[in-house]
Amino acid sequence: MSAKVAEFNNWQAVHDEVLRRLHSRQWKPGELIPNEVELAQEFGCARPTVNRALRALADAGLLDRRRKAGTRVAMHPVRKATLEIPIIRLEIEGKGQKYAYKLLHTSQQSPTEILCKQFPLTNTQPILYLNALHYADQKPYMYEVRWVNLAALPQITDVDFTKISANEWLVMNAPFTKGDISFSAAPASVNEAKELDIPVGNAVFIVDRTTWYEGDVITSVRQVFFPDYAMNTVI
Amino acid sequence: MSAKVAEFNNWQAVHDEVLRRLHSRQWKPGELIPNEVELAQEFGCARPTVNRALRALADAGLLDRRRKAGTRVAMHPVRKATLEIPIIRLEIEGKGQKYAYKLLHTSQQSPTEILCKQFPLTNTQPILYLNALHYADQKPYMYEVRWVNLAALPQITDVDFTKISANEWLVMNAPFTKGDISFSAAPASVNEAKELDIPVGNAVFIVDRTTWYEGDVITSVRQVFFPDYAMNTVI
DNA sequence: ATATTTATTATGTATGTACATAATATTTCA
DNA sequence: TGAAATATTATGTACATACATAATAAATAT
Repeated sequence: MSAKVAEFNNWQAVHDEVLRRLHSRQWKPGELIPNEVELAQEFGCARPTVNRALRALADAGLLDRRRKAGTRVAMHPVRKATLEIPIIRLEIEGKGQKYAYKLLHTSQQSPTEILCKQFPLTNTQPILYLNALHYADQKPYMYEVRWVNLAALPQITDVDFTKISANEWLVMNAPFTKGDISFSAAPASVNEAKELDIPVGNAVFIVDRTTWYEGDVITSVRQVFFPDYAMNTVI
Repeated sequence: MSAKVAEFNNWQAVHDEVLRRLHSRQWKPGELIPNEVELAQEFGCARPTVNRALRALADAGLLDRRRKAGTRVAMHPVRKATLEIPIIRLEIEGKGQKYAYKLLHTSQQSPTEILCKQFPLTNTQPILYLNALHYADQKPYMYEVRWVNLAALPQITDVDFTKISANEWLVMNAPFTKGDISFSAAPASVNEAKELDIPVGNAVFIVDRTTWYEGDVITSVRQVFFPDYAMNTVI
């Protein structure tokens, strides 16, 4: 068995060698690379082994693959970052800080005309509104304004949200199939400033997130963070 | 062939059924699920087919798997979002706006003591500083302050950054193995406000990003966006 | 009773063969 | 010449069998 055959006799080794060729520009963006049969012969392994390596690179956004059309180097490689919907209590405690939570407001009301236009809601079905504050070491950390679609989660009316945040309950109990997220900056409104105990107009980091289960909207939340917050991730 | 056997005779069908059981809480967070042999018997397919389905769910963050230990439902499912380092020109043109770019400043200097402490740089090797403005429809869109490690990318000194942005050149020419990203909000500083033509102290969205190739730092950039910017993604 | 060694278990992966199928190329027909 | 039909190609996936190996359980030795 030659050194070369031994060298690439597993999908990770094939994966790494292809990646090296991508990074060194041996294969350039947009370029068609050798097909699986050719690569299997070159690497001395089976075609499904090459398939497994190339699929992983395609999943990572570095290759584009289509049946018959072949495998091309991606023009603009995209990368996936891990983004989780954090349980805010664990995020705060993970920073070594003491967590506290206050439910500010809750009510059931018909959704507004605007919401009915934006989401698959009907104004005959009430939705649950919840506003809350999360504290870290007795300082405001994040203020959230949320509504929940009761048609999608009728059992949520049984939950005591003075004891657990909607954020935590939903992460633990409400699976979702899709989440739309938007990150932005804004000056704190009069109300946001009051709740976070900061001057009106201070720059705040905002996360708007809507989660869906199949075609049903589950919940939509606007989270306004205290001014020193930064969200970190890795790609 | 029974309906059941036909029903789950491919990895996607197995994947979807397992996902249904996770979402319906038939299998609860932390719980051990049946092993691959058992599931293969139940679904009437081969063990590698079940393996493929469960691996995909583990990659998605919904299951935790270890040899011998088995497969458990993840306690806190994380989800991956696609985050790309955008070519700003394409992002602006994608919004139907006209792109323009101005290189404000470039120089080669030794890195500061602070940078040498934070990154694997030496103060005998100069780094390339580049500040630039990106415009959309003749309005400032994003102001960026960047440095590039010349030890990692010596060929960059040949590039004319009055004609192409560092952002675009680096995405096209500098592969990376890791990127650290931070999103935050801040009041625009005097300099940032001047370059973006906004009042000092206005809330701006900030992206800080450092990319690495193996152990070498490649570039670090702070991007300050015009106040109406929002970054959207899907999980 | 505890530490060490050995056995077992469950996941990880490779293979060759085979079939499926999306996409492209070529051929045929009008 | 262009449309439709057919052929071809390259990726997608299933399988049975086999082997690899990390992790846990059980057995053995002290």
